Amino acid sequence: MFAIIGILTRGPQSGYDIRKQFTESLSYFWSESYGQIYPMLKEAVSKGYAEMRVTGHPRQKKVYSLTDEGRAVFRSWLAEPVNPINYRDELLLKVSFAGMEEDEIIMGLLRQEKVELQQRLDILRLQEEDLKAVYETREFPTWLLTLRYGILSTEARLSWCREALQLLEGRVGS
Amino acid sequence: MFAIIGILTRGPQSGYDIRKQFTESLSYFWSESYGQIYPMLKEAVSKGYAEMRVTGHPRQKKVYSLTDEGRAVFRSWLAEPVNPINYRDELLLKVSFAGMEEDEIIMGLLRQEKVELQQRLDILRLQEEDLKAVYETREFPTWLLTLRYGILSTEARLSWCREALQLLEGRVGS
DNA sequence: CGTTCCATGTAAAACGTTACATGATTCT
DNA sequence: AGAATCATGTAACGTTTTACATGGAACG
Repeated sequence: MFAIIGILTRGPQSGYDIRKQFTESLSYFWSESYGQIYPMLKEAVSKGYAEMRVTGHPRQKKVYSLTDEGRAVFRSWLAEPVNPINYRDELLLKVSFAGMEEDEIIMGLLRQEKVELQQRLDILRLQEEDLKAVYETREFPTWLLTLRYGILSTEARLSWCREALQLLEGRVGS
Repeated sequence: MFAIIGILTRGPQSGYDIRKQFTESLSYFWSESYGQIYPMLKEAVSKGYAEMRVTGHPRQKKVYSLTDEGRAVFRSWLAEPVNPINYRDELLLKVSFAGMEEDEIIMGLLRQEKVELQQRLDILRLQEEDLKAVYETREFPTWLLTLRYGILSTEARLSWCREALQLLEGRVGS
């Protein structure tokens, strides 16, 4: 609910637009599907948090915008303490279960993960370069911080993969 | 399902024991509740992956153990590529939505997060010290790697909090 | 003229947590 | 005796994904 209201603070838009924002820029740490977005937009209207207008020529769409009340509940949600993340990491699960006989399997998974993390990191770093040029110090948008988080957390996971592979190689080779 | 089978590879045990392992040692990257565990154990038996025996004196419990077939499906699951983690991070969501007017609110959240991360990190580092003493190089259990991951990823998030706070403080103070 | 993208929605299924019910045993 | 822990389970509830249905507009 608040994720959708949060996106509406960026400006009036349709359910389709909202979905695109989730998949294009928030996907690394949040997602909502159509199955949630459309019913929630209706709910937001019924609670008085948003208004809907049909607009667009010739292609028409339903554009939602926040009411003052919507902005108020958004702000009070922002100030609440965050819920703990519930995080499910299949790779870690497999690593924690594997016995010595499965070392080779785990090493395969780690190598694959390494490749994917490196690719993601390259993309994130490029984005960072682009944005650094645009926003000279001080005048940066807050969401730029989430890009930094993407970089730092991906680097950490990559370091871990390397470290783990080294340890496992040492074990297999002995 | 495979999380439960995975735990059973460590030895025969009851649903209650399994739950304890989730909360005590796997909780940082996985969890299952009773509402999932008990039905899944039944399912595992019906599929031939596990067997159940009633045991224990005087307190009796239902102890589940893997069949050969169960061990086989576990191994083939291990070798499959991991599913991407779907990760929902409310703190990042809030940071990405906040405008300049909300800087103070975000800084409050970041400070709180910092405290919690530092506490967690202290605990993880103590555990690491204890275990380093027990397992001299080479002879380490694989799940020790997950502890390393906990440390590295928590450090990264903590670094990010510090960095973000510095940037925001610079912005507010100007 | 066919494919891709825009656009909205719903129903069913899957997934997961929480709360409750129940009762025995062990610890202080 | 009372509290904590062991132990098993289910029903209700809430959340999330997936698959489907539908159709117009833009692009090549």
